[in-house]
Amino acid sequence: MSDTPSRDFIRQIIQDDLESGKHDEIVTRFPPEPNGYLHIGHVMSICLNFGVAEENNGRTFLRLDDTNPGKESKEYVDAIKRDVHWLGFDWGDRLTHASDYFEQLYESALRLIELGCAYVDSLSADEIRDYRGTLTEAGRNSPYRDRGVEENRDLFRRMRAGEFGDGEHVLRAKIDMSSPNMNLRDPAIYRIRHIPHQNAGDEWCIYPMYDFAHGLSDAYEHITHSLCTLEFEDHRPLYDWFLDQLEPPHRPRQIEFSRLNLAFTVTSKRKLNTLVDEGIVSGWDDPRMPTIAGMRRRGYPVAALREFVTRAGVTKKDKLIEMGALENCVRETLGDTAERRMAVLKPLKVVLTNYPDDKVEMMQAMNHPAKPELGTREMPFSREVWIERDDFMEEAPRKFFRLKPGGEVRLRFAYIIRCDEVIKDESGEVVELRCSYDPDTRSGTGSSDRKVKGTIHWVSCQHAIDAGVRLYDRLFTVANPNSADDIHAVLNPESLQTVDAKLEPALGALAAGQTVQFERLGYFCHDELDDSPTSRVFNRIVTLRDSWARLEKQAMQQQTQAL
RNA sequence: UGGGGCGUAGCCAAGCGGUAAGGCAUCGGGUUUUGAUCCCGUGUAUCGCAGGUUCGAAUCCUGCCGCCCCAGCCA
Repeated sequence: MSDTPSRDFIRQIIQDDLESGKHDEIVTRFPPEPNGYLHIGHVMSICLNFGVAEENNGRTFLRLDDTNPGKESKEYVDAIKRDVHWLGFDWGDRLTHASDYFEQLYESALRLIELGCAYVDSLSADEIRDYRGTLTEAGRNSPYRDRGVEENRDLFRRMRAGEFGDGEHVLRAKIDMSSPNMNLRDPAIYRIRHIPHQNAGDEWCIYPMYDFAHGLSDAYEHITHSLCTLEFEDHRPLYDWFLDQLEPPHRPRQIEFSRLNLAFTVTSKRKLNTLVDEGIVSGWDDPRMPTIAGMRRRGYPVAALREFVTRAGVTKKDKLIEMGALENCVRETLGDTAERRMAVLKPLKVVLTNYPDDKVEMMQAMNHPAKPELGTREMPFSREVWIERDDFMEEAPRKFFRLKPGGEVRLRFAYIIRCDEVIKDESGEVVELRCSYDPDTRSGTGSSDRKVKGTIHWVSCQHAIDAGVRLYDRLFTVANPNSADDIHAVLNPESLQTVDAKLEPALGALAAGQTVQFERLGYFCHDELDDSPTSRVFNRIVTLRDSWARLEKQAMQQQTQAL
């Protein structure tokens, strides 16, 4: 009813900050660690950070949070840039790295030492864990906690100079070993790592930890609102503590929101890695993957992804959103934009016994039923055509209004045909249908307004193009595989099925990467990678809604319940 | 058993002391040469539970319950 759409809590805060004059420009950042590919959860964060800035004429940084060399790589950096860009966002000259600030960060650490707020600890990792205490017991101070400023400074400089091996020392913030918030029990802020860095090369052998680097990087970039997910909520006191000690001229504010989980898929980096490493999928861009690269290759349109995360909303409540919600967004945008074509996925031959052997007619087919401006194309029609195996039933239920023995059906944009004879092989399988066509029912002519209950799609046999079509289904059999201990146990063995399909000739001209609707079947994308001149490959993006399939399923369920 | 969050319909989500928006899904019906689209219609929501304050509570207070996160020299 109201004409002002309600704002989510983050946009409200931002509006308040603008109105109160706290800020006159909004600056945000999207800060992925380049240690993996971006996925559907990141789409949410990207759209939020870039969106909120755009709406307020602000700016957004794409910052690669590369403070942990060894896990990070250029491959991931490139993929991240490609994916964010594909989603339609532009960071201009604001592409940065946490590693761009290593020198400033080092100076800030030195400053912390001088303030008596940080010390070099020489305990081992195991000992530090011991000293930290537990969730219910306070920790104990390290014996090195009271080292003097001079000694700390000297040790830290020598850490940087490479005088020590990995793990020999660590720089820690001096906060409170008995804090109920574990993050405040003297967290490590610098560790020694003699390993090359994807951006900084061999320049450093000490690297800052996330908590130290992140808030300061935000401050350096004049970020006003640092938006992150809920698991960082109890890091906020630490985020603020560093800012309190170091008092940078610009002070960012961290705000947390809940991450977006999609049912029947995983977004945990570890599980995604398993899928790729073990070859369960073909790679990070396998069309079944919830990665941006995967969804792009699957053929999901950008507009659909953006609409989806907008509908999901920004809140602090844990979400597990139905796959159907995403698929529906995909259908909505493709339904408007995709041109229609015909393809037969599981072919069954129909011979029109009363159609001349050598005759070929060109049928006019609309490219979009609701958009005449998209024009028409010609579909060759001849004596032998392929129809969908599922569009014929020898013993059909009453409500099945497709082809059955003695029954009539319209071949879309062509003639009404009647099934006269069913040909089977030795095993009893139906291999061919003998039908007759009614010459007076050609679309747009004669008494073609004669009604039959069903209309099915078809492809002329002698003109058909062969193609491999991949039919995708969800990767997992349970709604929340993210929380499964072993993903192997919940994998859907039928997540990929490949069929040999017959395409109408016009599909031969479809460029790779292009998307069409195969009438009555779904939306399909001409695969960019596996396609070749000799073998054409299409990926099924999503099926059409299918109320017949739903009825069938319901009937099946009622039957099994009755048993 | 410590700390930090979160609980409004199957899934999301508005609501900010005045009597429960909206979307998706579902279920009816209409149109249709895609069983698609489109169009109409459709919800008995103990607002997690129990008390309290108030003329009036999803909104304020108290207690309880449930779920998520935290003990990396990961982010």
